[in-house]
Amino acid sequence: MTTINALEPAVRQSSRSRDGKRFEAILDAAEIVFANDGFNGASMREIAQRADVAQALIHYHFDTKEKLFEAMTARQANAINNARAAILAKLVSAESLPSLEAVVEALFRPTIETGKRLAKGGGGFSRILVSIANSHDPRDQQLTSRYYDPIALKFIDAFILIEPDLPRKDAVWAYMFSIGVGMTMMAQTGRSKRLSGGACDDGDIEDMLSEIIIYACGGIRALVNQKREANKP
Amino acid sequence: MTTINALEPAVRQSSRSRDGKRFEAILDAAEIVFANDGFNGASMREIAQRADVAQALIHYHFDTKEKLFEAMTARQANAINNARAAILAKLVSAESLPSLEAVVEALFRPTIETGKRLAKGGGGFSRILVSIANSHDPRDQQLTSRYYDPIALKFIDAFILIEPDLPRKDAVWAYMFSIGVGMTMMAQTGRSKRLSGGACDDGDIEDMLSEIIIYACGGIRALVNQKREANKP
DNA sequence: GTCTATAGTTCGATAGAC
DNA sequence: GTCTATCGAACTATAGAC
Repeated sequence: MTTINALEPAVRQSSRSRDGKRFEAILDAAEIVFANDGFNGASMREIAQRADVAQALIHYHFDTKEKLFEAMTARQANAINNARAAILAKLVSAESLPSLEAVVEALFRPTIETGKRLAKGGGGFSRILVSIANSHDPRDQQLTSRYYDPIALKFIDAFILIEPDLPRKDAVWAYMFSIGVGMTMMAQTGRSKRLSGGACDDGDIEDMLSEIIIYACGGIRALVNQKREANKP
Repeated sequence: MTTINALEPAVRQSSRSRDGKRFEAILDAAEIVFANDGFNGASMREIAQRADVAQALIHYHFDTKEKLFEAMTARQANAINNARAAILAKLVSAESLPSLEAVVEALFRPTIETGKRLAKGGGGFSRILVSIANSHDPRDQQLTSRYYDPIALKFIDAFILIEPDLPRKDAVWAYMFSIGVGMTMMAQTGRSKRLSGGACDDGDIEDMLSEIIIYACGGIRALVNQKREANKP
């Protein structure tokens, strides 16, 4: 309580109620609209309309479209990655080594579960995730780096813990490729249904997830075996 | 120099030279700009500027932005898929069955080779492909369906030819997941370099391709083995 | 906090001369 | 075919009342 100092700058920012009904409604609306139309295709007008607020209110809370996009991403990415980290920590701290299958499931399940929250015709946020992960835009790459690289490193470590013969370089490839496999599930384009005449439904999460785990673990083990044989003189 | 007749309607359309220097320059420019900024982020102004033509000329040749996007996609997709079909036909018509590795290589190599043509800092068209393949936009899904579904079915057939124990449903999943793995290569975001401290360079096509073939074949064979065991009573 | 109204920009597309 | 010039619509962001 010193008396003299001139400015109290940060106060106005922190006194904004960030947990109001409208605040969350805007984030929810943003998630749906960004998922449907992408960052450039989405408009602040449509987000405001869907959230049932004035467009200016979005700017009051989030300033720019870009910052709104980051706030929406941060909210879901944190939820997803906290869940992933918790499952993974439990797995690697258990008495016996976890199975590769369990780790791969920990990699994907929280993303689908969280993505279901607002899902209308197919997981909202997980579709945004796919476009962020594949983008060349510095905005998106920075989001990936900030919100997803730390947890990625933990999964890479887990791969190596389970398969000590896997060189770190190949563990990184294993991670990248597995994420690629997961994209199939997260994008939910409906293509598998078209190609299979209906047999493969990318809306049936549990069916697809079990197939993905088989495929990804097979892929990772193939990398392990290849290196193992290469080291046999 | 006939004097009287009023209109000569249909001629103007069909006499358009579709192979002129400027016509191709527009498609080349569109490829670069769409790759960098996405469909919604790209502007006709920037494409015109990069092609060094007037904006109106693009509309003269391609009418709308959407049709320009399709024309650009068609040009490269046809080149890629003709190459893929040729390699695949040769493989399956040979005396002995091809290896799974050879088929998977046929799946990916033409995309990278063709993508290299205009590549500046990383494969132009292959990046567009990634966003088309993961999009929910009807425009993109129609392009996938028109230009990529037919060849996809051929590769699925080849999987089954090589692995007769693989049910069609799982062959479709195998295809979808393998395409997902390939996305990692085509997106070229540079993330693997970040996660590996430089060891994994997604710009080194040959290195990445050899790792992808190992991983994808391992994944496909895991699906085969899983079904084989499930059928053993 | 939340609104209405609008400023200022950029975009896709077209008209019309050459 | 190719250009210049421009229209009308849509967008992000802000000003200012309550």
